[in-house]
Amino acid sequence: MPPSMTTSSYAVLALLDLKPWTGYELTHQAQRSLRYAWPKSERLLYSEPKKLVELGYATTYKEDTGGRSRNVYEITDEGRGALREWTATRTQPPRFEVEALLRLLFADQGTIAELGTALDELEADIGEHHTAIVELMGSYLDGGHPFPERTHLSVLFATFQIEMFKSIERWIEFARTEIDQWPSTEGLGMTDRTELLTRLLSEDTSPVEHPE
Amino acid sequence: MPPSMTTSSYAVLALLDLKPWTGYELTHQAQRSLRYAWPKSERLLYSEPKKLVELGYATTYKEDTGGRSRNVYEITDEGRGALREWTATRTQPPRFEVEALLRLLFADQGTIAELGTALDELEADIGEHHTAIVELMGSYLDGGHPFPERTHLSVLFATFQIEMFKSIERWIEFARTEIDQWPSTEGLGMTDRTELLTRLLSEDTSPVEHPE
DNA sequence: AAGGGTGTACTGCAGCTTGCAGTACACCCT
DNA sequence: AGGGTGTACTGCAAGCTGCAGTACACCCTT
Repeated sequence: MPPSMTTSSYAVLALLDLKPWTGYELTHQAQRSLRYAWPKSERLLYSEPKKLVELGYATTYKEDTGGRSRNVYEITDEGRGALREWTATRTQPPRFEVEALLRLLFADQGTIAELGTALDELEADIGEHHTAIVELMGSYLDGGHPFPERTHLSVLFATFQIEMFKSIERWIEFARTEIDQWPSTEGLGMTDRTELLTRLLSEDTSPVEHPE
Repeated sequence: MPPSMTTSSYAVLALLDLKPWTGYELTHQAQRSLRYAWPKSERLLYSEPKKLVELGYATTYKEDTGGRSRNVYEITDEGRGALREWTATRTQPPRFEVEALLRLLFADQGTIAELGTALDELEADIGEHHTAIVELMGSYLDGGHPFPERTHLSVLFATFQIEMFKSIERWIEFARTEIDQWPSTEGLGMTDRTELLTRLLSEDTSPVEHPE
């Protein structure tokens, strides 16, 4: 049985379609540019191109320039064909893992301070990514894009990230003002305030945007 | 070596702190209530409580009511202690997997129609969750919450989801109007429009909210 | 009364993915 | 000569997922 193509395999194959990369470059490039759409470990990113070679979707050769040797990977015509077919398949549903929200759901098993810390940590994690992408956009204006002809794609993708990050940051602010009103994490249940929020949500109105 | 506690283990342990559950109930409850904070497979959710028993954080017994037998799990004092300690640990950074965005990043390897389909699929997936949560809020108003004293937590969590879903849906709309202006997926690069967007983003302004 | 569909209640297993430790060498500074 | 940093990976254990399979109860139809 040949190894099977996962979404991660196609992600690496798509990178190879831009230009040949060494394994090392590939892992770092993928972690920088794909982190917010398809986050994968360095380890996997080293394994995927090997699999692509095994499937005939890429070729490889050792290069001995200057320092130590490294493996260079290049896409084949079969690889380009596989990529074409992939773009026509159904996308997987999105998946959001946020441990801070898990802490919120079970906040009655800890203190208000601990819930506050979880929100601070979420804010810090998001904030880091947020400033990184803003700075990246600045660098596109100054120095340009590593693949100039693909700038329109990166920038439209960046609007998604900025929109997400801002919206999460707004929610964290909102959540803090709500939690500030709580005497404790537990046993509150359906207060007047919670009932108001529930009513707004059941009418599909976001109380974050309308915090009257 | 005893098995180690993962975030998923604590998630299940936190559910067990609410009341005893059977394995079957646990898998279904966890998939319904934790899906948007901590999505895990049914298979794992069957395995976790067994691990908790092995660690002394839960006890189990077989019940033979009516139909076939099922395993009931109950938290122990050690389990409650472990849970207390968990709430004080650092949360893991959030993680977002969105294949539709991966397709956007590599849209120049497919057609405009295929990119449109990827956005449609994202919209459908998000829309499904969106209406589900709005309806859930309606049911909290009518029938109430399965754990009434925890309503305030579920509802604050729901504000996050609604905020996210709305913001993704707004972005999809925005992305479609942008893509409608593209003659093709590839080779556009830094157009005037893309430069304007880049400038806005580099000033941390979301063009989704200000689509002048 | 036999058969089929649905829901309950799981287990086994192959294969995908991650984190961590380890290896090895080049380059630079002290 | 020694230590720190960056390049360039590999091996392995353990975590997690999807799928197939098992098994039984309940209900409806033919």
